[in-house]
Amino acid sequence: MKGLTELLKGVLEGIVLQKIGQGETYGYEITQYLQSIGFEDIAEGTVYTVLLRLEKKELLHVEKRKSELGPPRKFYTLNDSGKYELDKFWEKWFFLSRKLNEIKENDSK
Amino acid sequence: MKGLTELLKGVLEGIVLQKIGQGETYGYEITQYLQSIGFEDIAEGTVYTVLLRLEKKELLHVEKRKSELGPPRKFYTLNDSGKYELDKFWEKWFFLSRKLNEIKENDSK
DNA sequence: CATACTACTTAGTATTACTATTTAGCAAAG
DNA sequence: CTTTGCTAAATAGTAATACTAAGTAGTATG
Repeated sequence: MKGLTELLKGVLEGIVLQKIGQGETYGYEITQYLQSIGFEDIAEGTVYTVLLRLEKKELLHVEKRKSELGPPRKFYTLNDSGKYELDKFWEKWFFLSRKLNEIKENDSK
Repeated sequence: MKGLTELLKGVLEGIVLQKIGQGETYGYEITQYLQSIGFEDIAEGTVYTVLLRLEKKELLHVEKRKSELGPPRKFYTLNDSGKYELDKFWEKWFFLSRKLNEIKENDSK
């Protein structure tokens, strides 16, 4: 899907939070995951900037450990602030989602 | 609803296009409409910048006419490019919406 | 004449995703 | 031993977009 860039703003951060919330993971794996579920146009670099931003906001617990293959990985889990932000994200998303559906429905009347 | 700013990026433009697509309207009315359906935090200035952007992209037909009350209004309708963009917007929105639902569902498994 | 409501504009800022490049560890092929 | 390829992370610079805040103006009401 092309041209999602602007729509992704704000959303991508939520997706990454959600993925981390499902269990310890790291940047490269998150990138692969996004590709696999259909976000083919999201580049690696983009994911890492999101992760660094989330780190800066102190929403993540970080642990750098050696990998069995390749260079060391930074493993992430959500801390309490991260879990809170994730909840907030879904609240906002569902609010917006509901509104947009209403607006669209209004069409056929 | 607070803190929607980042989620609104890309979406607001679509909402405005949709509103114009439902019939000739103008900035102030669009602002009132957004307030009325629950987007209380979207300021007037924001709507006007969206409208000017859409004008610049040549997605709108514009007509400045006198108002019965107050200063003249700029009345907008969608031109063909505008209708096309609106369709594209909904495509992108529903793609994203479906993905997000899938991601969220995955939770309960 | 002052106030309120209508209506639009614009300058400056913050946030965020993208592109492109860089650095680096490890393994297998040649 | 060198090259290639995959894994893994970081970063500088750019573009798009919503926000804040302030301003300009027309009309009506008291």
